[in-house]
Amino acid sequence: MANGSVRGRVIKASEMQSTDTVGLAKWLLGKALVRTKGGKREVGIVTEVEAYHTELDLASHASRGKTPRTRVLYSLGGVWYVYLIYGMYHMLNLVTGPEGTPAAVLIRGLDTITGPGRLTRELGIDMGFNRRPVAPRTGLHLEDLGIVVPRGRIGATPRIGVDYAGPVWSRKPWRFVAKPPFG
DNA sequence: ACAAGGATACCT
DNA sequence: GGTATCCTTGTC
Repeated sequence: MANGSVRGRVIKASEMQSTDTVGLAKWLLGKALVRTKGGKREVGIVTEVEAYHTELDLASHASRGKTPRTRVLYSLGGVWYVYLIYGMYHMLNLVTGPEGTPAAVLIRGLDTITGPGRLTRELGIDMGFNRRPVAPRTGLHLEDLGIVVPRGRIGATPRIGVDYAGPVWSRKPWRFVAKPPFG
């Protein structure tokens, strides 16, 4: 985990509203996830992400349409989508794209915390963050530290745990991993 | 290899 | 009401 005193430019919601969800997922690599609570600041560099794009994507929760749970995916990019999986682990997603386009990027790993369930547990992220804006005042936001991950250092693989989505969608190479070092 | 945990979506 | 399933992890 990067030192908490490291600071960068606060990333605005307007930077997360492209319809190019896969592009946004790659763009997120190298950005800083910043958790603030009680005056304390924890910073991690995003190293592993997955893109979930539109209702057509059978691996996306939005493939079943708009439900109480998935409603947030349809909102304007720049809010968090958090859900509970296996009764124990919270998954952290960045809602992206314009209003009405259900898309999100799952944050699966940071430079020092690998695993989507571990990172939320260690940073204290739970359902309370669901639908909250990505902004410093909410306690969880993104910053640009100026780290550029070159294309050659981004690995692409199928997404994890989505075999149920059928051959086409489960095999889309929409998981992206940044290879170290990260800045 | 598998149990843990609870919400969710989809049945009857 | 019931129940199969789940974008995972730690321990078996």
